[in-house]
Formats: sequence, structure tokens, C-alpha cells
Amino acid sequence: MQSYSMDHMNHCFTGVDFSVNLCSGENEGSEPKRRVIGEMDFFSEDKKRVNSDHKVPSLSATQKEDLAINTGLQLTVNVSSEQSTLDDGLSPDEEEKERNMEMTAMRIEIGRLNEENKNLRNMLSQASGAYEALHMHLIRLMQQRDLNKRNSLNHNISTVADVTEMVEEPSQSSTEGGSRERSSPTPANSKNEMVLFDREGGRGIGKEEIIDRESNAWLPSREHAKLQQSKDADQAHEATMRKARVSVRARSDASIITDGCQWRKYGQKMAKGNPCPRAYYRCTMAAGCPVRKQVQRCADDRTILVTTYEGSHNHPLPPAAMAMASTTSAAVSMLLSGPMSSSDTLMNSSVFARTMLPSTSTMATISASAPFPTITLDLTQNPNPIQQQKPLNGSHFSLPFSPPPPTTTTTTPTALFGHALYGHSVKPENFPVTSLADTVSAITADPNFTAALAAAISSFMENNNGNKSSVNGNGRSHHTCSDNKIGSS
DNA sequence: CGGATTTGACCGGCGC
DNA sequence: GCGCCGGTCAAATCCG
Repeated sequence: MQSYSMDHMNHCFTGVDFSVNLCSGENEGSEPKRRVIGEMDFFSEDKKRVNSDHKVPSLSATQKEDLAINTGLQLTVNVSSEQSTLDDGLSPDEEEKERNMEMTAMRIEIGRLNEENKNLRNMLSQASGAYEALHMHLIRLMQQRDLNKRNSLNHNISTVADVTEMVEEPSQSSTEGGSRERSSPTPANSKNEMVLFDREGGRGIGKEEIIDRESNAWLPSREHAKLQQSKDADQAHEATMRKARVSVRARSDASIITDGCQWRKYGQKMAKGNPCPRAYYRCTMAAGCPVRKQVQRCADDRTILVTTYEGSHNHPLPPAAMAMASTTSAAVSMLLSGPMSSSDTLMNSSVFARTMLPSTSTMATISASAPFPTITLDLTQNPNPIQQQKPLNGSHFSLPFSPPPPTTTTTTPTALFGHALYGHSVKPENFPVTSLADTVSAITADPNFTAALAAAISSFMENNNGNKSSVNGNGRSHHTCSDNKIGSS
């Protein structure tokens, strides 16, 4: 009685993991059973000689189990005792011949099973790929549903952004000479816009695409088409998000806006049609953060500072920045929602304006003109009378939700615009929604601006989830830019 | 001395 | 193809 494991031979012959057990116990005492492998007749195969002196280690139980799992096969080759078979009146030559024939047959069978093993692995791999693809698709759909919910809550709009339409149907009503100067509520040269949504975050398509591609062969054609459609829509959506911009106009003497992020100035240029230079800043809070902002004074009214944010942070944002991200997120959600088919869509006194900025007359102008969909928050008009009582004594904007430093309120402004989202998981639960006015009153900042912003954020928070929490004092500005001499009036 | 700012050069897109 | 323009780069400079 002997129990052989053939995995060693298998390795030797094929280099593939799988084993053949040769055991004789079951057939003990009965007619010697020479082969139980499939329907192959080992002994009718070629008589090629092989070295039968392999030392054959036994498979461990775990190895056998793995084999069974990996291949879906449990192969057992039962042969009768070598001795009882081979000693049965055979000459040594015949014994060796018979043994060699067995080995040859086993090698053939091993090859066949190896092939089957490969096929099974391929199937498993394809199934995994298809599962991954579907899983990712489900996640995307859920994210989109969440976005729709938010839009519905905040803007009474339930439709998903028809991003493709926006991308493929730029405005036909460009104004003022038309060329590159797109229609904008901001002065001719104040194309300051702010991107709110993630540039890369969570929407990586590389791996997903590979999986999809791999799984295509597996999916029914209709499912495949759906998946492809969804993928295309996502890509279009991503492209739009990358280009969508929001600009904020505010009246202030401040030369810069601090927003809880660290910025490094990397350029300044005179822009056509505006005597005030435009400054370019890059976020330095994290290496490789793609967020940029532009700061420029309005040509018509140099007390108006236009700040532009572009890109999405690749790092967690300070609470203040995230709060603003929520607000502007809603703005861009609005921007990207609804059938803004062609020309610029002015939203003055619109749903957006009323919803986002209910206590002010702030105008929110949304433009879907080419090349980028743009939203402009004009916070320069009709300041909140309550806030107007507060004298302007600071040189920087301040964030409503962050208490100012006890002594140096003007030199250490709190953050204001977080703008770009960190991924899509903005959860502004750390921001107050009930005492913004008090907070705003307590800080030294441009009252007009902060009032409008406070109203906007408050409105958004309440509409969004109603979460209430205490003021987080972590919003202290880390702005490191010095006065950039942007044509202040 | 290291980091931030300044500023002229450079590049790519677009219109003519 | 050329020029204009916006945006970015990078060396020089500034500043704490």
C-alpha cells in the first residue's frame, strides 16, 4: 500500500501546481485497478520511457485543499499496490515498461488538467474583473444619487447635471467681440473662476477602465453598452468638473483672501483691459496639490476683489475651507445641474441666489459659456444692514466660522474660502449654522463680504443636513502670501 | 539661510 | 504663419 503525491512530478513535468494521488487502499484485495484517471487508457499510450526514480513528497492537507479550490478539481489516481500488480509474474523488464507507461499516461493527463486549470483560472479572473467593474459602477451610481439628493435639497432641483450637454454645447452667445472673452458678470478682464469639484479624487479611471475592458468579454452586450455609457458619462462629467469654475467678487480693501490654505505666488501678469495685475497662486498645503487661485481687482471698481480658485485639493482641508467648499459645492452643483443648454444662464434672483444667499441680495451668476462653465458669486451688492454696522477695520477677509485670534485680528485673518472640495465627501458637520451672524460680528473683516458668505453657508448647512456643532477654532489662516500689491485702490 | 516673491522669458491656444 | 494673450516657469531677489 502506497500513497503517492504527484505534485513533485507535476512540477518536474509541467511546472504547474496540481497533484495526483496514487493510493491503493480502496482496491486492496480486489482486482487490481490500474488507472482511475478519466477515461484514458494509460497502457495504450506510447511506451516512452521515463525515469521513475523521482522522490515524490506528499502534499500537505493545506496544499491539497488549495489545489482543490484553485482548480475546482480533485484528482485522485488510485492504483493497486505496486507490488501486487507488478510482482504478479512479470519480469523486471516488463515491470519497468509498465511503470514507464503509467508515468507517460500520467504526464499526458497532467498536461490536460493543467490546461483545465488554466481555463478555470481565467474564468475566475474574468469573474473577479466583472465583479469589480459592477461594484465600481454601483459605487458611482450611489455617489451620483447622493449628489442628486443634495441638489434636490438645496436647490429644488432633482435632475442630474447634463454634463455632456454642457460640455458639447458651449454658449453661442459670447459677448463683446466674442472671441475668447466669454460672457461674464465680472468685468471684461475678470475671468476669475473657481473649480469646486475633485479633479482626480475618487474618479480614477485607470484601473476601472482596465477592469471594464477585461470584463467586457464577460458581460452581455447590453450590460456592456450600459457600462460603457456610464463610463463615458463619467469621463465627460470629470472633464466638466475639471473645467467648471466659480469666481467670487467681493468689495474689500484686502489685497488677498485667506482661506485656510497655504498659497505660494508663482506669477503675476498684467491682463488686457485691466490696469490691475492678476496674481497667480498655488496651494502649498500639500505637495502636488493642483489647486490654484487668481486674484485680481476689478477694472471698473478697484474696491472689488475678484478671487478665482481652480482645481481640487489633494489633501484634507481645514474646517473653514471645507465649509466654504460645501457652499461652493452647492453652487457648482447648481451650475452643473439643469438643462443649461446654450447661452449664459443668468441666475440673478434665481433659485440659487435665494437658496444660497437668502439674506442678501448677492447675485449668483451662472455661465455655461465656453470654454468653461462658470459661476460667479457677486457679493458686492446691498450689504446686509446688520453687518453694515460693523466698521471695516481689517485688511483681510475673515472666515465667519472661525473666531479671530484674540489680539491680532487684522494681521491673522481667519480662513475664508475653502473652495475646492476634497473629494466628494464634504461633511460640514463641524461648522455652526445658528450663530454665524454673531460670529461674523465678532470678527474684524469686510462686513459686506462675510455677511453674504455667512448667509450662504448658513443656508447651505441648514438645507444640507441641519447638523449643528460648535465653532471650530481651527480655521486660523495659514496664508503665507504677503501683500501682493494687486492694484488696490 | 531657507522660503517666499518678483519678474522676464517661455509656451501653447486661438484668431486673423 | 504670425501675433496676441493667458498661464506657467525659473532665476534673481527679497525678507524674516
